[in-house]
Amino acid sequence: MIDVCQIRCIHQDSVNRAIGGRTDDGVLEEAARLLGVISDPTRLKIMDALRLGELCVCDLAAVLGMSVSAISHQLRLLRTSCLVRGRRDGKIIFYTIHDEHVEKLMDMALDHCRQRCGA
Amino acid sequence: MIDVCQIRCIHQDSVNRAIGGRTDDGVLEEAARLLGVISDPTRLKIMDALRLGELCVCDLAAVLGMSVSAISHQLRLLRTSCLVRGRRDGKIIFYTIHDEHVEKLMDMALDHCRQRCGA
DNA sequence: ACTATAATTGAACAATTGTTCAAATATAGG
DNA sequence: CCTATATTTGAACAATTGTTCAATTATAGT
Repeated sequence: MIDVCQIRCIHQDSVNRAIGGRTDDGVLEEAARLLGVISDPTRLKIMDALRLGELCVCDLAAVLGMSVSAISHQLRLLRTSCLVRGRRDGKIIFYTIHDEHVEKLMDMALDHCRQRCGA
Repeated sequence: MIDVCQIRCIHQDSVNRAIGGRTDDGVLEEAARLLGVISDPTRLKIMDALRLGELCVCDLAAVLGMSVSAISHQLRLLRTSCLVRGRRDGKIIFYTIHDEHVEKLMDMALDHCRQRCGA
């Protein structure tokens, strides 16, 4: 029994408007998943490191001071979410930010958290 | 003993460039925390519902079909991260998106996940 | 083929997260 | 003041997540 509160407290018209105009659940869930991928410090540091140019797994491990395995696990997530892309050159795979749209998304997030909160 | 790989595989200059140019750890961790807040389906749905106008906790519970308590818990996170703001009118508190910068950030995330992945 | 190296993968464990349920605030009206 | 209502809060539990360790795949050189 969900405690959706009694009819008297709901602003029915506002609720209807919100229900009518809401974004498809699937899209929102996919977006949440995507944001979840860049909401991890390690992955954000990886993306940040890649902004100045391509790096291999080993380089990233050196930059972040973490194990190659840990980095690789995170890279997989970033790859499958189209946030980074890799190009193979012999034994080595070089990673870069997937596209500038992604870079912009990162910038906006960094911007927001640099602004102080008024209320 | 961390398996930072042997010197031979590191591209030293690239690594130095990345280390020199990297964003402050604190900022990245704060950004990660912020992104974490909007990376949850429930919270994203709350934000989506608020785009068309202010709603109270009770309205949001009705729109999402969830308990008032669950919504309230999530609203707290959204409030303390300056993603939504509330104004009190008597017994009722009406919530809205904090500012248009936040709205833009959401749009970008939704955009990205609507684009298909090439590789 | 055989060896060495770059990178990925799987299982497991610790740590974090989201929801529920019950209880506590805060505001308004009689 | 006492009751009713809107919202918040705390504790607990289930589910998810990130790292480590060990083993595996992929590529290149000899």
